[in-house]
Amino acid sequence: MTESEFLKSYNPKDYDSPLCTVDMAIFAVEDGELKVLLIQRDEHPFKNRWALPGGFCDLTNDATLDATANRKLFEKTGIKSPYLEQVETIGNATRDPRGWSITLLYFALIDFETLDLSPQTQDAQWLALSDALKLELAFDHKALLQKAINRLRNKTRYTALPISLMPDIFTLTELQSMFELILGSPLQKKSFRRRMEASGLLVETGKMRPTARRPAALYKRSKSFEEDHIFPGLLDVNLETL
Amino acid sequence: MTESEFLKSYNPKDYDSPLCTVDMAIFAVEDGELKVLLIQRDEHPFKNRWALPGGFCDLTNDATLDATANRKLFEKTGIKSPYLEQVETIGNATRDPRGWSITLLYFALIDFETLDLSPQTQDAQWLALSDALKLELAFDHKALLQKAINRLRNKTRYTALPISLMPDIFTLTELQSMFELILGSPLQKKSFRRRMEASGLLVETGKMRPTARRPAALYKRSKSFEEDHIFPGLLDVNLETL
DNA sequence: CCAATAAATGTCTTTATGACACTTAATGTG
DNA sequence: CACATTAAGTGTCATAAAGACATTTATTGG
Repeated sequence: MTESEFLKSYNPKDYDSPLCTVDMAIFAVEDGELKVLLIQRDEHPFKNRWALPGGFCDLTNDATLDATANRKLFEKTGIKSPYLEQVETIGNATRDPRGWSITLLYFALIDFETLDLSPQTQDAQWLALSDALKLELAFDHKALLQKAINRLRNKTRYTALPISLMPDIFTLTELQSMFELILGSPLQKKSFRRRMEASGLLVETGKMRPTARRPAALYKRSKSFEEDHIFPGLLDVNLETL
Repeated sequence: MTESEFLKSYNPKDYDSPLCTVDMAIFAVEDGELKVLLIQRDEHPFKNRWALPGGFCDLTNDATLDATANRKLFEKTGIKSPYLEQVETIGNATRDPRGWSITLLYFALIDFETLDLSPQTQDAQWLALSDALKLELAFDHKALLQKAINRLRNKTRYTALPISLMPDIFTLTELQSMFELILGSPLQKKSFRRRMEASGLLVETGKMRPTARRPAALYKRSKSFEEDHIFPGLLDVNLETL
């Protein structure tokens, strides 16, 4: 049998394949709180439970897994190019009552400012992360959410990732607050500013944000900015707060 | 419709699911070389090409994805509890001529010593990593192998992972050689020993390896040993060598 | 006994973060 | 209109861990 004959006679349906889904933890910051987008399921199983947004891979329309993730993200938030990262793939016989199922867990970071009137409908809500973790979520989504936030927090300790959550222009103090908010732990101002300075990821715009007190210098991402920039050292965090 | 009625009427076969496979990069060290296990495909597609060992998830026998990976590993090497880590999941419409396919990439580390007469059959061979990377592998396995080795090398810079590749008893010089061999770059002896000492992951056995010169102290893994121990700092490597 | 060699250690430098006091630039209020 | 208040921003020393490299130690073969 030649390869082309083999392929002609081959039917994927002959094989048992697991259900394959993509689930996403979409994070944004609003009102000084880290929030995550949850949707309320309107179908069985786990009807009416809150869940991470996600869905089946659409084999005819999605060319790649990342495309599936990006499509889901766009459907839920209207945002096209956020930070998107694959966290882990979980698959077993028990997580979905419909049978053996696999899910690809992604997390996304979006800047809340660019999200004009996000979907605060009945079945899609931005919840404070702390509240979301208290809910009984559908499937194993609570564990997935925990994995995603752990990844985000870890990366916040040694990369520049949280800069993705900022608007185009911001002050260093605002940026530090973003880091602190994700880590749930205060940071040393001097250390923080030193490492940002040394990274070359930011440039001063020359403009100032007028505040009630001393005005703050405004920064933007430099041309060399990349979320995955790795700093030489880890930031200290108060582990009790995590 | 209640949830149980829904589940009764539900048939997973009604949905399009991608082909779902597990592929593994299994690393071991022999003769001072980092080697990877490859198998020669005896089926279409890519018949006769070298490939990473792997296969379909067996939904009836594997309870979890990790079980699939462990089963494949045992089938190929006879080893039951190696170091095993999920690297990434790759899925797209083009990587397999049979259609949309997903693969879960794992890498495994095994101690060559415990592998008595490994499968050096016609269709399964331990190849030096450098040679393996020169071959045209089946599917996108060359890229997968590259991702796996990148992960291994990265982790070798900030964790104790390579200790998994050592036999039960070894000298610090032998361990350093293992690190250097994976990184492809020499390390500072003093820095290396300091960080091993500080980690508390190893204990002296009190015995010595008699060599042609000054005998070397023999160490073993301590009770607190864990592959994922994270050192405070990164090891320097000569990036040109990677 | 000594040269050669690999194991093991001493020690100074370098890099990056932590801690924290201090200075600077704005505001509003007595 | 000085001045207390406050947030922005800097100076400086301490600490931690790695890099560089010289030195000492233990062994063997000649």
